[in-house]
Amino acid sequence: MRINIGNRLWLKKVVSGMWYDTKSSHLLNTWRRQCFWLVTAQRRKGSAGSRWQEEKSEDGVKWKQLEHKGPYFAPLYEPLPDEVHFYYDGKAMKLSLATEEIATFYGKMLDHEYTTKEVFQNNFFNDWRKEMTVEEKKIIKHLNKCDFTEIHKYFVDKNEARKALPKEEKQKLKEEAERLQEAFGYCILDGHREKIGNFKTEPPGLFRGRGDHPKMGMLKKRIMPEDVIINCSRDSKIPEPPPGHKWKEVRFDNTVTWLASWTENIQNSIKYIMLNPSSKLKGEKDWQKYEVARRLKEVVDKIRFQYRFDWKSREMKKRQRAVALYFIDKLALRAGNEKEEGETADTVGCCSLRVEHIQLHRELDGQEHIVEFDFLGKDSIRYYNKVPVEKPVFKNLQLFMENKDPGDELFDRLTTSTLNKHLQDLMDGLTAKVFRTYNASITLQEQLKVLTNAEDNVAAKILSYNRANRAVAILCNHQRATPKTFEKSMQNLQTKIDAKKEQLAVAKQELKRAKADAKVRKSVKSKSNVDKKKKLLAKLEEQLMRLCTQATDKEENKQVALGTSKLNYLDPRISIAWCKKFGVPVEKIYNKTQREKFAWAIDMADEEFEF
DNA sequence: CATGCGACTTGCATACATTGTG
DNA sequence: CACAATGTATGCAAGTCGCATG
Repeated sequence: MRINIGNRLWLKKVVSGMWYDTKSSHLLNTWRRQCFWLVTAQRRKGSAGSRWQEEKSEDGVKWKQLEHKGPYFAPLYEPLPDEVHFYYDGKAMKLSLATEEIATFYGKMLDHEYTTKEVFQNNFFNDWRKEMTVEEKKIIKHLNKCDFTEIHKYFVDKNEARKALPKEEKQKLKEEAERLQEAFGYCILDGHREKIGNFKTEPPGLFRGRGDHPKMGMLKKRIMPEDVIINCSRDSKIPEPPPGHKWKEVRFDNTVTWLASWTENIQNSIKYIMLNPSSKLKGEKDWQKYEVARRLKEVVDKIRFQYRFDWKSREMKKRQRAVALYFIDKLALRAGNEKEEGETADTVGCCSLRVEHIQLHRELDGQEHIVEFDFLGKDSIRYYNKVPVEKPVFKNLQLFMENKDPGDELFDRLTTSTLNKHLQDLMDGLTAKVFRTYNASITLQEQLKVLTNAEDNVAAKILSYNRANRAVAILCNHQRATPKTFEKSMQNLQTKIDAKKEQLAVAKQELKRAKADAKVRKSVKSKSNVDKKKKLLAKLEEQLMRLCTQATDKEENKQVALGTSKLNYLDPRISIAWCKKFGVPVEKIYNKTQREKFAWAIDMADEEFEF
């Protein structure tokens, strides 16, 4: 392993209080392995940003020691009480345990929109019948003759009862959860106790895909210890499977970071138990990600020049690649891998765009060369955007669309794999998603510069921060459903604003009167009264302003989700530096979990940090 | 080179906890 | 102090990307 840490970092091992020579790679390795989160790394004044990268680490080793308790398994099914019935064709029917369990999955979801969808119903019924006994199968032939309402009611009631539990009972449940967290929620990694991200297996239930998923409603089977692969160190205490059970396999693979895995039966994909983002392993990876993005900053101009050049290439392949890269760069589109048809919802990213997803307008609303995008991206979130593009891009798009059907691929000579190979040639470690990280982070930095007012109070600065954050979220198309309470809380705010305006009007009147009074009487008392009224007026005006900005903020944030960009795309050091520079407490920007996740950045960044 | 698999990151929804307010 | 509003944690689906395989 080679770490290029430059001469700008001091490392301080806090435990012992010793200072380490940063040039010693042995100590660096020790440092990296054992005390990452206890180390403060600071930059010397006047240098241009800290940086360290590693070459492919020696044979991909991720840890030396790993010990844990294995996953916590979802609780077993509890049969329904005798008085809760399932009816088929109007007649009460006692179901076998397995059949009943699956019936409860459906019953629980009855008031969800999902259950009205035909695909969901068919998939569910199909899978349900597979688990029925021969007798049940003979009777239960149509879903529309099944009556789950009693089952549904039972669970609704149960939920209510749980909510209405006395305080002590709730406390007990909480303590039980904490006990579980203590017992299963941590592992020992290279001598340090680290929090695990997800230590429970996923409970059985009905699969709910996003968007128009062809597999919605299918039965997600219960995970048994016999399905689970355990990964730990050879010399650690190997986790005990639950009594009477065996693990599928125990392996000792220190080139991967997961603690346990199993194969899920819907998509046949592997699920993992991994560490919490606060862990050293994840933190370092995160740091590395932003360092790659910062390296892109150094070469992005060259790359932009290059793809503009490639727009004129004789090779169609190259042209497609160059136009796609332009979109990825300019619009922060995702790469867009190929997907197996019929297995997942029909969504696309850049490379998998189809002709039907864009419309070309030579002129629109007084602008030239407009591309209108309309497609479903990740999680079936709609991407809709009208963008003016440079003329060669427009011409190329016309060319790519010639003689194609709406369902044909726009970039038929391009795959994510060839694109990424190309990017790798342009810069070590460069892939399509790095552009998203880079553009998100650089946008935040720029917007913060533009929007922050040093004279503002903390609240106003935070508003500016949120605005900058929002600019990024919009760039990355991070959307959310309008909160259910949105209209109402907006109304409440409006009521407050109206009331404030009323107060303000009254205060103005009073000031006027006081002034008039002071003019006539000229007494000290009446003068001080004027001052008092003036002060009140100013206070009210400020309060009104604050309410109005709050309302704007809320309105603008209606359908924008800030969380994803904050957690995954914005180099936290930008935010930390901003906080330090403008005297905003970090806690106002990052909550406890976020501060844990970004501990590395909090240690590292000073106000001079530049992305 | 197409395809599938494995590992890991990213993403939204919802459940739950805490805080603010009448 | 109850209840709504808001903030945080959890859940798990759905991406990206590298690599093995034929």
